[in-house]
Amino acid sequence: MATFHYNPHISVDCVIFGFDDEKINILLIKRKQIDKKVYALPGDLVKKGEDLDVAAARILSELTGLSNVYQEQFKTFGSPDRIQDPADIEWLKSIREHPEARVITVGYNAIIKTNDFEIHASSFAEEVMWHPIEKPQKLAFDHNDIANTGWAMLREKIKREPIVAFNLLPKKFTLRQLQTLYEAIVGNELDKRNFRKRMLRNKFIVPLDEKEQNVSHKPAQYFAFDKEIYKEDFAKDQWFLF
Amino acid sequence: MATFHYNPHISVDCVIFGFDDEKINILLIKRKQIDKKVYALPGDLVKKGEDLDVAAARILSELTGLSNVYQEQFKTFGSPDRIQDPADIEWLKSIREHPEARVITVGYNAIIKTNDFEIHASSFAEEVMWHPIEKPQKLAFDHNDIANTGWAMLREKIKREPIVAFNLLPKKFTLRQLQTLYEAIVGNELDKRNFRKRMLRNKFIVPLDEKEQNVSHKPAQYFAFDKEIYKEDFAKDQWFLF
DNA sequence: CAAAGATAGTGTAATAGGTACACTTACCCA
DNA sequence: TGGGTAAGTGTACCTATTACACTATCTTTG
Repeated sequence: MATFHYNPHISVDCVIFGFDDEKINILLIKRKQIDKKVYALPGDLVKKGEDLDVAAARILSELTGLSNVYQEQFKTFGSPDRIQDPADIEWLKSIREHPEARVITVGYNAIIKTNDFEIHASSFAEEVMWHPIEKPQKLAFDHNDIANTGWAMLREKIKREPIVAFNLLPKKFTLRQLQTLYEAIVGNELDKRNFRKRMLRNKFIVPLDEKEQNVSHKPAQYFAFDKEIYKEDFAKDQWFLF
Repeated sequence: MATFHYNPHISVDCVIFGFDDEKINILLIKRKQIDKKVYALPGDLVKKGEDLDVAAARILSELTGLSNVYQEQFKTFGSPDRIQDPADIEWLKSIREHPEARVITVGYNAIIKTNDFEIHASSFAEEVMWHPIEKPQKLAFDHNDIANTGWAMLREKIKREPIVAFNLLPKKFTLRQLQTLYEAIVGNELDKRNFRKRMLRNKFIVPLDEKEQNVSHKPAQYFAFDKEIYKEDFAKDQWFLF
């Protein structure tokens, strides 16, 4: 692989979370590395003259097939000893022109619905998978640190901007779905009545004239998220959710 | 200046705020550039193999004489067209070995008491000054964007971690001083009685057996900030302040 | 030494939000 | 038609937020 048009010092790592209507997963790749199973975040060098945001989109797409994912930068990792594991060093030698170069990496994160996207391993990714965040998994380099920081900062962001959460639900959703999502994000259970009370105070959650069908219990009402009302309400305000 | 041991692609910019017991200022340098007055944030290239945090401390010290300032990274700026102004390009040619290189810059911020530190211009800084944040000032490169982002993110941080604010006050302080500080941070006036009520709920603000002396009005009581109590209270909690 | 000037310090009533908690309703299925 | 299942609902208590005006204590000055 010709790498001369890459900047050997700057990389991007993508910390992508996926909600599967039940729990939160993180997108990992398994490297093409003989005799070893090494899991890592999708990440690679930035090209010379390439915008960081553009690089994040390109790299995610090249390794995992995901495109049109709105990623946001959350932190840059610049410790000079980020790379220490012999397996990581060996691997860099196999794919990089300057494997010894000191690399700082810019972390990007995003959260999507897993069902809305298909993932395909390509480039140096042998596999791509959604891995549940509650199951620990050792990752290459300092990727555990990057992933944990990315998750913490995404949670902070969702607190400030709940619209991020609504993008993870279907257009019509029940309050149970919304609550399940919030419980997955905060990591603990919430009281149903209080949750409904708080949510229904928000005028941008609008009830529809439609109920669940063919469920073997009292059918739930559907609601929709109204972006316009949300924008007005959130012009300046802040919302505390948990 | 020999620059071969610098990484030509990675720089750090320092967005340092100073509280002078009245208002918030930002630390700027004036470049040594003939016939032009160009103001900028203190910033420079990172050395090869140098940790980013270490670089931020070194660069701040080299240009402004400030040391022992705890800076935190807040965002990385990586647009490939960060440098467009002819005056900036001319200046880079005068000091850099690779003036044309594409540089991404990592923004660091901090807030200190101006009185606790002395500033001295050195290296390529001709002057260093504290500039009131409410007075607009055009800066080099994309430094206005960096400075504004740095201030917004510092305010967010102070909301979450008020300890940052207490570091800006003397060990003994009056509630008026504390309120003045908060008003400088939020940018508007606060109600005295409500402010006192909220603050005094916090057990880590402890009253001292001491009053102001020689003031031509009712003397104010002194308070102190108790770090230990603060740490216990803030182990997990969140505090909303404004 | 008394009055003026200056800032510190205080309380209440009304409203909104947070928390804890248990039963009834509506649908499907056997 | 009765059982299983999740949806949907209300209240009481407590804490926080807001708006708002007067008295207390010190110094200075005439």
